Amino acid sequence: MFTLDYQSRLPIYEQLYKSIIKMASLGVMEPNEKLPSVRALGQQLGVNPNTVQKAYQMLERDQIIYSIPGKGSFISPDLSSVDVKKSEALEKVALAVKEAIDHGVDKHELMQYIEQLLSIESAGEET
Amino acid sequence: MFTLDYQSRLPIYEQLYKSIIKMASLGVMEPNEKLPSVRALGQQLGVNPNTVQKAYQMLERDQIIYSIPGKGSFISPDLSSVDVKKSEALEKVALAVKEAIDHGVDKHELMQYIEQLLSIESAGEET
DNA sequence: CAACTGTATTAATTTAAATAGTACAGTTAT
DNA sequence: ATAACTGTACTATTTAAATTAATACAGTTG
Repeated sequence: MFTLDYQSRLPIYEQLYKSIIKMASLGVMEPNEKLPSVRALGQQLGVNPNTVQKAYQMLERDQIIYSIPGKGSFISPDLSSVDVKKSEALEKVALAVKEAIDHGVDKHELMQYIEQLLSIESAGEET
Repeated sequence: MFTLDYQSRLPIYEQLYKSIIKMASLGVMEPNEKLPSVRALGQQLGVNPNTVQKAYQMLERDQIIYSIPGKGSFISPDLSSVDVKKSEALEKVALAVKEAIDHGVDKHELMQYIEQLLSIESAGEET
């Protein structure tokens, strides 16, 4: 069900994260379907359960899955947010923001800049 | 002339990089003015000359200074690139934000995402 | 050639990221 | 109630990357 590349420089939890996003977006896994437990998947893949948990927490942060302590983790009922492109877009934003900070842009200055960007967008224009 | 915070989590060469950019942009140092040699500044600051060199190389990459082997390092005659770097970084942020919106990311969701990235707090903080 | 200058390469150190070990708390069924 | 599940939190260990340093090289100047 899940395959990993242990030689990859990409962290295990990143591989899992992407893999599950793809499965969810392709419909291989359906809404509310139960995912393997962190322990079961960890054992199956030969990694620590916490490594699986890290992926699961990222997925929950992105509302791709939801987890209930004691019950399990499940594919989110609303997968509109489960879009690979969307995730990648957010990733790009994160990178660009980091780069801006590295180049000495003030945090609050940057926030105001982005707020302005977004309000201009909402003013209503399309590509 | 140069002051460092050795307790800071910010690397020495980053502090130097920013410090010299500020001096150049504020006009404290003028175009074509000679900078201290990597050895002289290294000794003055109590760090390895290569740490100074790293800052100098970043500054040269950004066309803020220019270095001539055997002669020295000098403030660039055209300092317009000082702000250009920052602008380019912001430009990247703008592009990434636009792309995210185009992919259906909610504006408020995006703002919160970025706020979290920047881990902005109510009160200002210093490193 | 002596005393400068920047540069390149490598090694040592320090710091952060990634993963693992262990213990805790909620759920479910018996 | 308890046994066997579940996710979670916290800490430690391991691994990788970033930072700094040591050393050697090559060009410039007087």
